[in-house]
Amino acid sequence: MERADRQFVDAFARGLAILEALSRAQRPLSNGELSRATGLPPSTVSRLTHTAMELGYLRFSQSKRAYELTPKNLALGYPVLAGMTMLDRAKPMLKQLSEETGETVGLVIRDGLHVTFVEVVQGSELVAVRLATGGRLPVAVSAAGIAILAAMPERDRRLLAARVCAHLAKRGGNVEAFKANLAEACELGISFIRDAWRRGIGGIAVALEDNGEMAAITIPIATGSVSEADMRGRLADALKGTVTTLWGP
Amino acid sequence: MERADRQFVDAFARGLAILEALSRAQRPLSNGELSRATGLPPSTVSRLTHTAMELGYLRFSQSKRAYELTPKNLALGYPVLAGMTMLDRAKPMLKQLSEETGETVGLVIRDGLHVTFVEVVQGSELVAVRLATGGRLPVAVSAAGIAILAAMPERDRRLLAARVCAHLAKRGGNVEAFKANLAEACELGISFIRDAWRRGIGGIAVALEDNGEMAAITIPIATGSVSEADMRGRLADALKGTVTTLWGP
DNA sequence: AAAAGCCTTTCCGCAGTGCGGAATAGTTGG
DNA sequence: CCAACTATTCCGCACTGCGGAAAGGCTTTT
Repeated sequence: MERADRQFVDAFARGLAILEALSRAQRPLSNGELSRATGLPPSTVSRLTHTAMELGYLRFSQSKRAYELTPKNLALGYPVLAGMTMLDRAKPMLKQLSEETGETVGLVIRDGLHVTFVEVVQGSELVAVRLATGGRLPVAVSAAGIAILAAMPERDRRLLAARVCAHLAKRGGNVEAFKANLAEACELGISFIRDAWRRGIGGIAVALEDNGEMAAITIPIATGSVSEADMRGRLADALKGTVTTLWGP
Repeated sequence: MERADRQFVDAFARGLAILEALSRAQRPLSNGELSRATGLPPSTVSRLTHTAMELGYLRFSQSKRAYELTPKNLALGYPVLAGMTMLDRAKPMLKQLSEETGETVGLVIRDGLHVTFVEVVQGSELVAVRLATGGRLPVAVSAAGIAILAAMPERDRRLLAARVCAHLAKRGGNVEAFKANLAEACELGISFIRDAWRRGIGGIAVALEDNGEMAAITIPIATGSVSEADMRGRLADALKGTVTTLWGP
């Protein structure tokens, strides 16, 4: 039996799949739940969780009868944050925007076909999903991802957008909506999304650049309580105003 | 050949060792450097880095000719941050303290025999090491770790302190200094450390508790420019004052 | 330009590691 | 106590991961 990629280490990948399943879950997961989430047999899951526990990346919560990721996992993201020079510069802007609008505000970077939150300032308004550093979603359904795409040089944008479309199509997503949102962001310099990722959640975003680093500042929206008019009016004005004032053109 | 722990998956552990070596390094590492850092042969490193790259956790920087962790790694820490309810409550306090002192301020939690930064507000004063979420160091040589220890119920504190001492002794660390620092923190309700972790770096810290969650708020110190008198006087007063005002007794 | 030096990746024979079904152990609820 | 369910351990086995050697790639030196 010829293997396609003999350099790929399945056991390592399986272990990471377990950590990843936990990072995506809204709560700790039992051995059985991890088995179902990853498609691995329960005994395999047990051996891999045992290994991760020995190394300090997982712990078993007796009260919840389930596994959860430990703070040690934060260390794996440390160099990303420590090396991100624009983060300190962006933080005051996040804070001001959150105070001004009452909304949660985040700084987001792209990573392949996904975007990842690197800083979040909680507002007083509720969004249906808990937002924090490390939160992650596909570019295609994220205001921040679309804003970053729109701000790219045209050649790069076409290439990446094609990959995003292919991936989206393969998963049965709405390619036309993505294209329309991207076109709008290219035209306006700001992106708007509603209910594309999850029901009840949308966002607006503007791209930032600093020393070759690209990111987006975004306001996630609870679409149930923030109207499209408010999003495109008050919030967009505040976002663009703050970026212009504190960041520059 | 009987193996001590047949449930432990070496390949998974080796893969994580590579990610961990990168999380500890001050810069991206080449295949050879990873080999030396982990003790694994270069060909093994190459197969494991290849796997992590395929999965999106690593990328190769052509300009630096070295591997670096991607933002996807932040996702593994997401549930820790998202689940930490005291974080939002602590952030305004961090900000105020940083503004008041001009120093960097962090919120730190314990994780086994280490402590991990979960939030950092940069001050204008320079500390020799870049501080960010995910930064990690041993309890024994960290002001925050000692403050958390000191705030524990006595029984728990004795047990954990014994483990810290054993670990410290095994590594040739200064057990007496640790014990003295812990005793002082128990007496004063605030901990002080100088040059224990690294030359030129110290810190002060006070423990916080909220709904059974325990953390510490800490000011890392550049010992070369902040005197012991200043640390124990001005900075300690500001730290305790802010905690009393914004957090409560 | 060619050779030397160094590093990374791929190859591949091999043995022991990781696998997963079955058995055992542990926990909870009735 | 028994039944049901879940997690862990056992263990035969085969194939996966290993690592030294070879090949490939890149930079520096001659």
